[in-house]
Amino acid sequence: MDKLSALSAFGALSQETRLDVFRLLIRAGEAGMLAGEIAEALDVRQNTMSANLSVLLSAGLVKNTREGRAIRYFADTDGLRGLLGFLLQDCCGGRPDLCGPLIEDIACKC
Amino acid sequence: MDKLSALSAFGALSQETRLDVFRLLIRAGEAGMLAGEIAEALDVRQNTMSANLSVLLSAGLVKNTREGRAIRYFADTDGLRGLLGFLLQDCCGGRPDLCGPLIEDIACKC
DNA sequence: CTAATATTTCAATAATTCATGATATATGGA
DNA sequence: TCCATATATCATGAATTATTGAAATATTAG
Repeated sequence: MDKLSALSAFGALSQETRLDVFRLLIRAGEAGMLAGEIAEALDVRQNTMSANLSVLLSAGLVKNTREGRAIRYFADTDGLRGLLGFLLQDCCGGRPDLCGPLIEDIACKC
Repeated sequence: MDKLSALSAFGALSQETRLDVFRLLIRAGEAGMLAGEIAEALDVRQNTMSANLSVLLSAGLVKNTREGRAIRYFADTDGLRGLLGFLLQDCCGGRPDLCGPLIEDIACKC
């Protein structure tokens, strides 16, 4: 992950529809969702959603795969991991004991 | 953490100078850095940096404290934790085994 | 009180980003 | 082939965001 990719990822997540999409896809997990389903779920026009999905795609935050006429989208957890790794690079100055608590309790409490 | 706060945090990190500042403060750890030091380290004008610091501040990503005439800034790791928690909310659909790997290996490899 | 230092705030211009309508592409079925 | 469905692309105007110079605020020292 380089700085430019990180900037585009944060930019992607800084817009309401795209943040909604990403969180929706995180919740959808491995099942993912079709582009049309996403647009309908969030009540956003088809072309607007398409543009937003392509922003998330080029930011490395979602993946997709064609499924007949439709296209299924998934959250790209590897991309997210890379982003967070970049953000927290050298966070502990050689002292992992300072670093651990920083990311503890992030996981969902399910 | 609500959606509006998350949007402002991601928006704050989507600008190069502010991303640099946050990563610098993450590396600085508990020592933090004075506003002037940050501006000098990143070669950004003082008033521009002040505006960017105030964006990070109101996004909950940094904290500050007055130190004589100067002001010392720190990364706000609680704010970051809240942001990530919001982003990954309900990520595993009741199955923590799917959730764990998502945040593994984020910690720095120090 | 006056001067110097450190930082913030303000107003204006410049640059970027967003949603939309119209159109184009791709796939599947008759 | 022709049509319908699903999604993507393009051009434009509207809205948001960023940087700058100038001025203001806060703190400390003399």
